[in-house]
Amino acid sequence: MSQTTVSRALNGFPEVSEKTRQLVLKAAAKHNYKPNVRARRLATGKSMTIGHLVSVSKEHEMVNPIFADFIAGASARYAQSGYDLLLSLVPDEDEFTSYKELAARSAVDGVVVHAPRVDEKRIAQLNNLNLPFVVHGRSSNTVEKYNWVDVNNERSFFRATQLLIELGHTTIGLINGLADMDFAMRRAQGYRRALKENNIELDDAYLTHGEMTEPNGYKNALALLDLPTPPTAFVTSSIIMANGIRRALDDRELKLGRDVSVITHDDDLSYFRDAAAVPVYTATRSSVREAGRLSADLLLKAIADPGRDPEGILLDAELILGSSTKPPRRR
Amino acid sequence: MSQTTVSRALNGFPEVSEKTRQLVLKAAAKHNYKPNVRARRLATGKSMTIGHLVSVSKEHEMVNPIFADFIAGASARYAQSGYDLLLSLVPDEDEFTSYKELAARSAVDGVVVHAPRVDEKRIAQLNNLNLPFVVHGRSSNTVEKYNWVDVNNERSFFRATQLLIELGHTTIGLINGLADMDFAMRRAQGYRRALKENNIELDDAYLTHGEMTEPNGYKNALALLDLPTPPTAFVTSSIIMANGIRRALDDRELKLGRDVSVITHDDDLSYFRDAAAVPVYTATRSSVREAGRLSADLLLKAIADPGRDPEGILLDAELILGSSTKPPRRR
DNA sequence: CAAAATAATGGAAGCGCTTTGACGAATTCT
DNA sequence: AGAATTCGTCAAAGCGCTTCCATTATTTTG
Repeated sequence: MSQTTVSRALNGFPEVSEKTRQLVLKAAAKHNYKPNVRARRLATGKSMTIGHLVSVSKEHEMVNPIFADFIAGASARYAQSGYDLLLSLVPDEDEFTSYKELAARSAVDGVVVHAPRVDEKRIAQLNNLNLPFVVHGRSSNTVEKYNWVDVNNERSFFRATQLLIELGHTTIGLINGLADMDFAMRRAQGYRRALKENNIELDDAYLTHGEMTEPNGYKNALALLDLPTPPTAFVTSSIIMANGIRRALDDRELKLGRDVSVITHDDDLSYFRDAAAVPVYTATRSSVREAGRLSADLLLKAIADPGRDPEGILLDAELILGSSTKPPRRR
Repeated sequence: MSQTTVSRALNGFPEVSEKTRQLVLKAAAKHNYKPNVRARRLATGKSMTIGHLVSVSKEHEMVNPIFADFIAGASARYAQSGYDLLLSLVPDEDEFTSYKELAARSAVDGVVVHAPRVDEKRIAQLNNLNLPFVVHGRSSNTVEKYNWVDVNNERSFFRATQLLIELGHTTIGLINGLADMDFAMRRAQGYRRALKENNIELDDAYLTHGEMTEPNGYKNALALLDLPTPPTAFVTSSIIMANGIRRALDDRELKLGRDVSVITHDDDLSYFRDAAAVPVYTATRSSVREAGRLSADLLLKAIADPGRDPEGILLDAELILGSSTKPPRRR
């Protein structure tokens, strides 16, 4: 039997007879034969690999904790379609160099862009490279077309803030992510819009930005709690920061829910899943794992059909009522 | 100029003259030429890729949160040596199938084994496959030789428990990871030894096992706090669980440090870095990122020199004094 | 029933590198 | 000066697949 026939049988081409295919499959199974990926990749010119470039902030050596769950979602899809996942953690200053290098080596068929900024140069750069990509999030100051999967951050934080206002809170702190991150900017927008629509004066002293670590949540919450008029409620961008806020409340002898309300964005991280009947935190919840799945699907489509018009998928975070929100206490 | 010369110049072979090499390098830079990885991999027979297989517990869809930081450490080393990192998240029941498949496709030159169990079949299986590997952790019931990088879990938890005993605690809870994990077993051993050496009666009611999530830390701590004789101190295996314990204390109107002491193992995760002058938690600390670096080094050595004898690297966790430990309160 | 269309298989040419062995040119040795 | 080395370069043969094109066997059609 010729090499050609075997190749065709294994790759499901129609021109091989069913009888022969079964024969080939049986023989392959018997000898535990798997086509050598390297040879196949050279022959086809495809690397059957998706690149994920996760940037590590040089300064803080911080790895975004949501990325593990995002990748868990995406990875399953890649596996189904026979793609491998190439992971590269790069210092954030030379992100683009890394994309360019991957493209030049033609090591990947597509990439995922994590953590886009308000001003995200990578999008234009990738469009120039002609490398299929999908962005997890969006970039407000970018006019180019691109594939993206994002949560409705503005609306979520508007609703969260609105809820606190309806409960009677008027001094509300926002413990947000880094200011140049697109999601953080949108969340701040939603927060501001809610205050504005309710005629609450905006005071940027109540709005903090920083990397979404537990210590930052703690530190920033503490700073706000020590203001002359401390907030009676917080909105925050991550359940990890919410843990920091809780610690700050503890330090000031305040009780979560009773003394101070908190609404957090909840990415439904697998090791922080707030799945109790009454969740600990009132939260705007959106599964980052699901976002990973959708991003993978979108990217695979873009790779399969290069002529395809870029598409955006907007997920709506649910507002989940937990026990961390109450009307403000009279002082 | 011939292809041969170019290839040699780029790959640093000695038989090409320095003058020619510079010429080649200049030309390559000018045209942004990078050798096609697929062709090179086929020609050399090496995939220049390290596989990380992270198992996702089917039941809980849980991704071990330490793996992001571990990989951040390893990734830098791979990059230095020109290796790519292939990440595969697989349902835990078919872990071995995945290794076998990677080997059969010859998609990777080596793999990292995460989260070894007390009884770890993968080690013997990988030895049979003749695929270089390094284990992050160890497997107690395995007699085969293998490369590993681990923390001295037994000793760390012995010291942690000993410290609590010296402070005067006699009822100490252990909120541990899953019982079949090797690290969890060793930590329980250290805990037991400390109790025994101090003639404190061992009561397994104070020892809980479970996936290292915040909700599990909460749930298990709460269960112990509701025993007729609640523990006055906890030892726990992860800072994420420690956060759960803190929440449980909060629920029972107990204050961390003052009413109940806690010592946690601290992997120095980038988003939970406890870097205050006086750390929040007294902890046995060992950077998982550093473990990632060392594992990568070891694996790369093993790949470079297949005849090499397997090696083990034992890291010692530091015992860091924080503010979460005090002598027990009189009731 | 011959001609045309269809189905199933195989030969051989790539894919873009690395590496072996051959070969002149420059250098050293007797 | 001629032989023996060393040095730098190149042509060509793989690496193990896929895929184009040719070929033969089989069926359909006028």
